[in-house]
Amino acid sequence: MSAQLPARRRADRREVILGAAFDVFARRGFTQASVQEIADAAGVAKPTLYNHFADKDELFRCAMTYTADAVTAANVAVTDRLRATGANLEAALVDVARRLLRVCCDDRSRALRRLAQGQLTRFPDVLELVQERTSSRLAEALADRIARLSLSGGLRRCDPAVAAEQFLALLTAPMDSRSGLGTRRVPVTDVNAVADAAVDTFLRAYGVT
Amino acid sequence: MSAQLPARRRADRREVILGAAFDVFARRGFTQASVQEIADAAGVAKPTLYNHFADKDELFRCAMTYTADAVTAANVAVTDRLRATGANLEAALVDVARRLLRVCCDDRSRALRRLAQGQLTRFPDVLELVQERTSSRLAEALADRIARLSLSGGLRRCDPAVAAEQFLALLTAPMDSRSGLGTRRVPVTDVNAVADAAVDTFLRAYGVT
Amino acid sequence: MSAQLPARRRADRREVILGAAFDVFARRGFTQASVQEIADAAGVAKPTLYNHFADKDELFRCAMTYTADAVTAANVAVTDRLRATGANLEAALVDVARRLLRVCCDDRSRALRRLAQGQLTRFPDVLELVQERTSSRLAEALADRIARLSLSGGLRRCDPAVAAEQFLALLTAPMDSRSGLGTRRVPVTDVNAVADAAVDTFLRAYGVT
Amino acid sequence: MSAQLPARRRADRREVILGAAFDVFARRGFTQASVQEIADAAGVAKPTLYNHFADKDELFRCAMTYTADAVTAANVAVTDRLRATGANLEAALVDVARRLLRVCCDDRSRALRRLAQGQLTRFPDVLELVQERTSSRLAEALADRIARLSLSGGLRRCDPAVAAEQFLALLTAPMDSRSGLGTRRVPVTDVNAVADAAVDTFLRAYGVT
DNA sequence: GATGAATGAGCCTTCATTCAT
DNA sequence: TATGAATGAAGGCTCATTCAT
Repeated sequence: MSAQLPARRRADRREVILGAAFDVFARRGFTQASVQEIADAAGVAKPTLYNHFADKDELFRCAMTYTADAVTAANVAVTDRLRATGANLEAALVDVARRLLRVCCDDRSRALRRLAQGQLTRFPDVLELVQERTSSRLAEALADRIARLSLSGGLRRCDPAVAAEQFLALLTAPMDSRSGLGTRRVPVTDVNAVADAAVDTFLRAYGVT
Repeated sequence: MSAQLPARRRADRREVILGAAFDVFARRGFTQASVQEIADAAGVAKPTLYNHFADKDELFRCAMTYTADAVTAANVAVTDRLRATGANLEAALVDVARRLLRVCCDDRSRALRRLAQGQLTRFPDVLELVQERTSSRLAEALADRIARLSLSGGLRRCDPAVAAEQFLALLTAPMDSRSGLGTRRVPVTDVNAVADAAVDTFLRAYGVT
Repeated sequence: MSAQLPARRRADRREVILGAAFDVFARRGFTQASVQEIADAAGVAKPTLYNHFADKDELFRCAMTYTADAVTAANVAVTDRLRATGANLEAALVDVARRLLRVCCDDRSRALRRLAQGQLTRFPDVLELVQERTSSRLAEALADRIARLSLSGGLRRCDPAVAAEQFLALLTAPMDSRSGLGTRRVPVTDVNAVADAAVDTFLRAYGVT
Repeated sequence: MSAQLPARRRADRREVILGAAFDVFARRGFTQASVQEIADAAGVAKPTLYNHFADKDELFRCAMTYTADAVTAANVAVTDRLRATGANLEAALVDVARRLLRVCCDDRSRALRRLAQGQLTRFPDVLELVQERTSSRLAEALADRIARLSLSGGLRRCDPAVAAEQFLALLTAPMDSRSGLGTRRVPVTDVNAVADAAVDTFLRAYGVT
């Protein structure tokens, strides 16, 4: 037990560093972020940081993966709500839509995508990884739900992958443009309006009768 | 006339530098891009470059604006094709959709958005500017066309702004996810499939039976 | 005559540049002074300036020499007033002392000495030249006057060189310390007090009985 | 004790840098002196230097202050010799005069004044500081001694500040002119001659009987 | 294991100087 | 002759990274 405490400590320290690193990267961008600033934000000395991570690149990769996992978990939690639709399909879709908007457009998610995209040339693998864990996984989970709904008669016959793709498109793209890619705060009523409009269009296109 | 030659030369030189600057920024990102590399790419000496632009910052701003203007022009040219729809609305929409995809997803447009987003913290104004000249202007032009079509009975009654927003959403978001934000080449047949699916869904939702 | 005008012009231009150069050097120091700033101050373009002077070094040398000559002229004019002492030696000395203080401590003289001293390592010859034309020449002229006064019984027997040296010392050194080497403005009453004290001490030491 | 070693080391390092910096500044002037050259002279790497001093400016300020303190100490040590005059006032004054000349005119003192004066426009505070710690403090200390001597009957009634000012003037100004502001070596016999002449004149003006 | 101090490399920027007009 | 534009060289400063404690 006394042997596990240091291990715990070490793991904690690592996570603290990762969190601080992501924050600083998000605020400054990869190159602008100085290792010193990250160390300060994490409350450790620079060499300590280098003791946990080989170099700035590895630190970036780990921080991105670490945050991507957190975002993924939130996404999955939302889509799972579609497993039991209940009687009212539209209400269920609106509920999911609103929740997804909240998750996809919060600062952490945005910063994650922004960073991954901005470092595309230096870290092509990170962009892939982030996309895989966020967008792709979400689209697949959603496609699964839509396939079930299509089979059970809640939605018309369709390609579930395309339908899921479009459902997400109707949610995220308008939010991006309204929020200026996250620079402007969007009032909750507008967020809900986007969700409602998306569900409306989706059901007109994919609903039965 | 012999007096205009230097002016021409100077303007040309400036544009050459701007083009080279954007290329290098796109390849390396803002911070990674060294002014020396830009000068080399433009075929001039570093001080020459500083003779045209005060700062690396100003150079960035100008290069972004310069490229944004080019992209804007291409966008406007495409939407203008909706002015004369002709008899077949669906065919016209498909034509525009395919063209928009080609314009929005080419390397220059992508790099523009990526850079603007990546330098959000350092150049907040540039992101706004780019958004304004590309997405916003495009959405407005499209909303204008849709309003006309709605009035003339080609489309059902609707909020043109929302309809335009969604039409663009159905185009760009799926393309982003299929191309991995531009990292994977998407075969033309897939591009067309995205366009067709977008138009199909759009017409199901906004067409008049 | 029409052939002389351009020559005149050219000479004028040269003097304008020299004046501007000295001003800028005085304000910024040799290295800090940019050739561009000098050209601007003179109202000419940089290459024009290089047409008159081979390089920045030559420009400095010429500007210093030019100003040194002006200062020398003023110095000599003052000492000449001792040629005809008149009856009252003390009054004559006080008059000369006050005038010398005004000449030695005006901004141009000060800047000249400051610049020459500051560039001692890069332009050793300029310091020598300036010293020769200002301090040394003044001391010699004064020694001549004192020799005559000594012979004519106005002053006691003494080494005129030493006496002149000390007379000047009693004037300049206190002024330097009171004015903080030219940084603080010294009220006229204080300037006169320094002159009077110098003459008083000088006459106590070198006067007859 | 083992914990103090690093502190010692660090302080030592700092002083080594300050010494090297002053040497290089004295040799080249402020602007001409490259930070690299200073670092080389101090035997450290450039960033080490920037670790101790924020700027080249701060480095300059500190180096000047550091040297000014050393010079001040030497000055004070000399004037203290006037506290116990002994029977022979003239001998004491000659002794002090000769010592002061040695201190005021050694290379370090000269370079200090030259640098402070040369950078007057960029570092006005440094000139003030140097003047305060060297000339002013020396003049005041000397005035104190003279006041005592005046009271005890060794010197006639007089304004001690003016007397001190003049005593120093009679020493430094002639030395400056003879040494060409430090460019020419002055033989010891001449140095002593200046001191003797100064004391002679001073006593003729301020002595009793 | 954690830290203060040190370093080698690199980048932005400026300047004196020279062509081409 | 006078100028706008261009350049080679160099300098201040920062940063990721590594020893010695």
